[in-house]
Amino acid sequence: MKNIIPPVKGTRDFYPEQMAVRTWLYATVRRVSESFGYQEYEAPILEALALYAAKSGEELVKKQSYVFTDRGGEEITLRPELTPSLARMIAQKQGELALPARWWSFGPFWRYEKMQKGRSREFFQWNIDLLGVNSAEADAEMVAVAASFLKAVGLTPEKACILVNDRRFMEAEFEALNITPAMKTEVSGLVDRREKMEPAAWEAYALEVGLSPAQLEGLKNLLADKEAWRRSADLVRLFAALKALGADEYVRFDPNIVRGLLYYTGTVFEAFDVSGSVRRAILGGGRYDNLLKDVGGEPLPAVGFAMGDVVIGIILQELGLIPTLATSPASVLVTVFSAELQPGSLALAAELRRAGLNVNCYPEPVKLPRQFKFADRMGMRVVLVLGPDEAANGNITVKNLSSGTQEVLKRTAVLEAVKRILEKS
RNA sequence: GUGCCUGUAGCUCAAUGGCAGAGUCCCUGACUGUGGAUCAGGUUGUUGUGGGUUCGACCCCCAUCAGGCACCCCA
Repeated sequence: MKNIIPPVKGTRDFYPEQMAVRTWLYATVRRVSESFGYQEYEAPILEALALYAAKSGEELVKKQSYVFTDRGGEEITLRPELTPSLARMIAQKQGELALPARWWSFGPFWRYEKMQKGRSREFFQWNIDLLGVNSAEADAEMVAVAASFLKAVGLTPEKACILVNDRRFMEAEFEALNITPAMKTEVSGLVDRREKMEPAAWEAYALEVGLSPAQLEGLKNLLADKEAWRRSADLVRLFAALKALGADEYVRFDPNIVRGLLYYTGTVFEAFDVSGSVRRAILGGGRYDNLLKDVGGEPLPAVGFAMGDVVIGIILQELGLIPTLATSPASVLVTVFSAELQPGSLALAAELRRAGLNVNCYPEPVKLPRQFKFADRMGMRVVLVLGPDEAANGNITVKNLSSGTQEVLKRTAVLEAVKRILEKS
């Protein structure tokens, strides 16, 4: 065991059991995305480093990206996020795409991070975006998709919520406090950090950044004001649309949500697990109206969000919301009684497969208890036995593993009998 | 990059500085053509690694590696 080369730090081996969970998550994401009419797409996993240099944020590009130089001397990165690739794909075909575009994707991403709960270096992320519309209703649809997902995986409004804010609104409020545009980014960072710092330390930091005591007081009042959204026409429209979409029970205004990525220009939102064993966002996103122009396309407004598989996986696991998934894709095992009867078992298995069943035929004539135990461990539901007695009379023994009952049937009746057992689920 | 905690059987974990153990899993049998239950028996270790203290170290000390948690950032 000592000689085994371990997996690369931060990666996960997906054994069949875990792969089944990932596939289930992917299927759920697909169902929710498609229910709103979104189309699946995929981008390259390798991208030029330059694609991210402009807009993703210093931390993400300089410290968290896997970068290497390829044999042609190009600086290549394993993609740390998808949005810049999406922006490029849209920009390249802007003249010929049917807009607005509703696109979604689910695939691997890499970030060189310190390992801790909810964070790995290779993770799988759902991205979903609505491009070509700038309206509160478009933002509301995106939030409603997120709410629809939470509902689909069994996270009720008591267990999870989506916190919403608007950067344009916050900037207007900053302006009302005489916070200069030059200080905007710093103050946003300040807001982003508030939950994580001691109140006294946070206030000291605020004054250090350059806020006057009066501005700090105003900022604290703003961040505490859960009704402040009523002063924003956009947010009022957004919440009205969410109510019409039936997603409002998941959604709350929260002026503390600003998000780190530089390219967000308007609505921003994050979903959290309320019970909170993981103090990280389940998903996060917002409006980014300048990104297409910034990667060299025609200006095109857009809104979207991303969800990593790690945090949601932990939460669903802890809340027992991951369904029991079949271990074996085949629910039927054909046993092999002896070397002489093995061809008969192979033929029986093949016959059932031709009839559309998934069938596992034991690969060697070992003793029956072992084969039954294997069927049990694999979660199979029906075991077929073709032994000397059956062979002599043209019969097959059909055993129902869930009930423990079995019957000896004519071979021609086996298919129907197996189907009946499987249908009973 | 900073701080704290943890490394013992495949897995989960015990063991006042004094013979390294239990549960689980696995294997065998009770049951030679039947799994999941029960019972009996059995296998499983360089105690992360390297030094030191000691008559004696899983235990104490130092170093190192790995993992976890928090900070930073973020899905």
